Amino acid sequence: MTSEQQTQTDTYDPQAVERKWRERWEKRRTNTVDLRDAARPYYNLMMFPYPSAEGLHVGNVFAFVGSDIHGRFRRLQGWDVFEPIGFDAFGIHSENYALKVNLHPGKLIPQNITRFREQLKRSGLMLNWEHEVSTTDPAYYRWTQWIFLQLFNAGLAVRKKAPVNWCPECKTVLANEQVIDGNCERHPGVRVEQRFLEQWFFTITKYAARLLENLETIDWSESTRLMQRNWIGRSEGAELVFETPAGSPIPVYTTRPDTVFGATYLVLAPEHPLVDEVTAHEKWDDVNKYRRRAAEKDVVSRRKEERDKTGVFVGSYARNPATGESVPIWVADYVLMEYGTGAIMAVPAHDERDHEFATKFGLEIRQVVEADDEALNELPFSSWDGRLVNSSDFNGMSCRQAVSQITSWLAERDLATSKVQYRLHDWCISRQRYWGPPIPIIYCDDCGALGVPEEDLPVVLPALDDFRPDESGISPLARHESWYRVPCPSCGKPGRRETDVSDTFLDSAWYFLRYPSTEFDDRPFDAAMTKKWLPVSSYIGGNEHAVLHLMYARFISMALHDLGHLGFEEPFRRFRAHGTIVKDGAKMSKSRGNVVVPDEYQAKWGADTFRMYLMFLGPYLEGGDFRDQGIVGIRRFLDKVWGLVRAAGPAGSVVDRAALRILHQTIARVTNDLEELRYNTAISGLTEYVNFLRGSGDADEHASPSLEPSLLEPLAIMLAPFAPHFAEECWERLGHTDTVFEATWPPSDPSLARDEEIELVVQVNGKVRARLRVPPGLTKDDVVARALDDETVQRFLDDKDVKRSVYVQDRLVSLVV
RNA sequence: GCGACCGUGGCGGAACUGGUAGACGCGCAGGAUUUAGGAUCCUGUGGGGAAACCCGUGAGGGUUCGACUCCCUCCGGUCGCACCA
Repeated sequence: MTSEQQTQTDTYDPQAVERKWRERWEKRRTNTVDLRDAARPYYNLMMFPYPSAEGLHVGNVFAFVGSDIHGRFRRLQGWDVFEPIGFDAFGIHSENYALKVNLHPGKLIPQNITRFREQLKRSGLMLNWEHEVSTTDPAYYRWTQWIFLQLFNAGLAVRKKAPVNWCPECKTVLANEQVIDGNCERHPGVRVEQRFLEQWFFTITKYAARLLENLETIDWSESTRLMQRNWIGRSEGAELVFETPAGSPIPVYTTRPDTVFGATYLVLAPEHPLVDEVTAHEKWDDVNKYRRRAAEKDVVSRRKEERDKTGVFVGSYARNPATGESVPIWVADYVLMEYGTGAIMAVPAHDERDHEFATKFGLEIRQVVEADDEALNELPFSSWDGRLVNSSDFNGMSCRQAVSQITSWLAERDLATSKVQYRLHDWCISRQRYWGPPIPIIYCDDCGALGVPEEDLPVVLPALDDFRPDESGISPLARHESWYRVPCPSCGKPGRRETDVSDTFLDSAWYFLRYPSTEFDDRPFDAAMTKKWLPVSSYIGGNEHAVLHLMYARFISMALHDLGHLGFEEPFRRFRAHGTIVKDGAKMSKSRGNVVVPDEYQAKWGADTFRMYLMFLGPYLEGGDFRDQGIVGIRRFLDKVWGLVRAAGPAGSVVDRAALRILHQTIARVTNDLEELRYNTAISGLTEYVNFLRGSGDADEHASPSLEPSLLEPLAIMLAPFAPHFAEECWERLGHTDTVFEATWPPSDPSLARDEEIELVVQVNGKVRARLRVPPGLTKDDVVARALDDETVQRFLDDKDVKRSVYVQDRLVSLVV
């Protein structure tokens, strides 16, 4: 065989290389880690997928690959990396799809999971398949139910009748977060209704303050923390009491107690319990009619065009605690029962909404703040920078001062208390659906609601053919008497199981606790394992889960911590939100028909090229538009590396000083970029290094130069997180028999990386006029002297005196004339 | 409406705490090789100009020796929240 023929047959064949290493990794268990004996545990977590029928799309692959690169990088740095995966397979998503294709989710989900597994394995992820979990596995949801019981026993799971969002299409209750502009998030255009149902709630509001405070202590993407902060929505103010002549006093919450002298009327939410009490007889019909109409709307939001202020006067008055005046009481749906006390004092001069309402119904508008900024003084305005007017003894006082003064003045008569209010609501976990873990509660006429004894867990979801939800608002499980009829665990009399299942977000609020402990079937998470591996070292996922999933997971960890089950409050030490891959400017979705699947790209180019290409597309933390125009560039790059590796010379020759310098500069750059998840620029760094190597040495035009292996080994290692199969093959060809992932990440030596000569820019009056090649470390005087020597510089100085000069070490000198 | 982020060549994108704008890649042009095509390799590639130079980071202003970067106003886009008192 001639050398030319050999060259032709020994080109890079991604499919062959990837098959070889996939098999080898599996056989050698390269991707597993000894959970018990690991010396430097590093828990690298990625958000587990919901196994849809469509399979993984490139957005998923983008997310997983970015996390995988991080895990592989940490492993090369000497950590014992645990990178598990699982499937979040309960929930409305799966159930609705199952109904649509008329196949039981219990049959459908395993099929989907099988496909997901194949796709994930094909993507070259360092996943540890020995610790896979599926939320639909009774061995898993047994512990989901256990967690419910722990919260129930601690009084953190309560049953209350509450207005809930009801989607007539899903035929179930929705969390507030699932209502978008008054419509169901899954059914755009379908109005969400309000229903009053008995529901199970986790009292996450008890944790509002801690959930907020702890945000300062964790290393998370700032955007995610901000969203959580807004979601928790802390505000400071006071609760003021408006007494009524007829009956109970009405407490209101306000952030502006300083404006109480301008409170000219009071508004109650339609659902407010005191409405009946304050309504005058002659207004009874009006008020009830209004309340009935309001109840038909959903709780969360109303469309913009429906935001016209409506309301009705109840026919009675309350006493303004500051002025002593009688102010009319109204009922209006612009006041929400869920926030504050469900009642407000209206200050139409300084609140836009109150002003609109007062104008419409002809109520008094009294200015009590004069803004410092004259331009603001047109009513209504709301400003903290102003002084009180029309406020008796408090006239002239600044708003901020008046807040505390007025609050304590009223407090002396028990008419005010300072109060911190949160926007966060309790978490409704009841779902009147089939495809979820049954809530482990048994009702008994004598004993009430009792938790299922722990030894009876799991409460297995029965395999029903008839699981379709109906109009009744009752779970499909409630149609199956043989399932829900059970004796009371306390007295033994006939009891009845809870027939609602729990929210999918509960399944995913603790899955990361399960991964290290999958081998234990007698406990949810083993104490020693948990201590060793948690909190999670790095969590990477989409910002679409910035509020719900991440908030719930934090809450569950915090609650389990307080109950003595966990040694930490915050489950994720570090969280980074990756960007979103969109297609033609829109999120990929089946309905838009813009879903791109990875399979064909992986088949054509190989997983490694595809991985690298996705990471090269743009900043990992920002995402971008998917297009495939540039993928060939990555392939060309790998071909070049392949050529260099094939042509590698024997070890032991002297390495060029310049090559060594570029190598160490590259190592420093790539290491830095990987730390910060800047994968696109890390790849650029590697490309520049390879371009340099190809131009050095003894190469003629068509052949790669024969290089010292010590210049290529670090390259193979740095490439390994991005293109793992490819890097393994290179590593082997460079004479190694073990996996490249047992190698050590190359250290960068600053003394070797230092430049011998640098380019120094000379500016005259701020414009670049010359570039000098000089050794680094010159003094300012020296540099200025050299700059003045330069011909072009002289021309622009034009014999004028240098008035000032600025020198930035080894970068630039700026002369001002 | 409120909050956050973003706007740089034909395209994706670089530019660390204010210090050489356009790294790296795609595309394109010219050349080499090839019977041809493809592949590969070399060179060039923000705009204007023969050149010296001039102009350029959404628009306008400001701070500075120096601004993609900081400040103000506006325009455009993405995301989150949205009658939260």
